[in-house]
Amino acid sequence: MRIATYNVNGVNGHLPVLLRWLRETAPDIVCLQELKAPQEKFPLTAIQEAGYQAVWHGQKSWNGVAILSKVGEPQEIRRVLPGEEEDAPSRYIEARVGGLLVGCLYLPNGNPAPGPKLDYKLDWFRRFQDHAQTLLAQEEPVVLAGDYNVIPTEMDVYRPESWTADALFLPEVREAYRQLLAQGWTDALRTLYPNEKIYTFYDYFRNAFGRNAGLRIDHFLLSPALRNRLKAGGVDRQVRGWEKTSDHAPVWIELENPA
DNA sequence: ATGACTGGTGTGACCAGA
Repeated sequence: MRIATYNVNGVNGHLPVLLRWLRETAPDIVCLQELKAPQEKFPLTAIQEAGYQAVWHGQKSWNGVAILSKVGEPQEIRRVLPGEEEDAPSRYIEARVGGLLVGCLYLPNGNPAPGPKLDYKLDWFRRFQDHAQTLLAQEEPVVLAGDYNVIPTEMDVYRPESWTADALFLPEVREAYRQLLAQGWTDALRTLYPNEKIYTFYDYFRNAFGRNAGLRIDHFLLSPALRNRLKAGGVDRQVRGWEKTSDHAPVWIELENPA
């Protein structure tokens, strides 16, 4: 089973790219972030025509997350983290699908830092850590996929010294990510490729993609039950080179079917 | 230290992203 995560940066603005990518790579389950569309403007018909069922949590202008599936209807479990109001920014959605519990997240960016946006990021991160701990205790196969807005290590950024004061790379943010992994989660891409530069984001400025000046900020975290089912993974880097594309590239993993 | 791009909103001298 192939699962992918993709920050589309506008599900309607970048719909042709999304549909082409779905057609060419045919993931079974897809987590989308930054829909940038209200609930009623989600392009459900086009998604269905591409062969997917979907649950989504939209919002006007910003944020927005969705889970798509071609292996059965996703059963929505929640659309905000515990402790958040139902009208909180749409940054999390969770569903049972394909024999997995899938959490799709869009963690706050946090810039400019320091300031209220960094505080909000760290608060959100704490709530997410608490929820992740709860999910682990349920001992079912869980995938937490999405845009974490965290550069975990120096290996994950083209020029670390340029990012030391940035909310994606601050020590307390990286520490929060380390704490999350220490609960027992596996960073799937880094586990498959311990020593390689892997980038999932290239900003639109200064020909970042052409210079391979990227960041690794989109991650797949796997619960212990899934660690031994991880077969392969990668970044669909070519998609970042298409016309009218997102600033993120899709990331995917391949899981062995359960015994 | 700043700005370069981009989408969405709305037609801003906008905001926000990473």
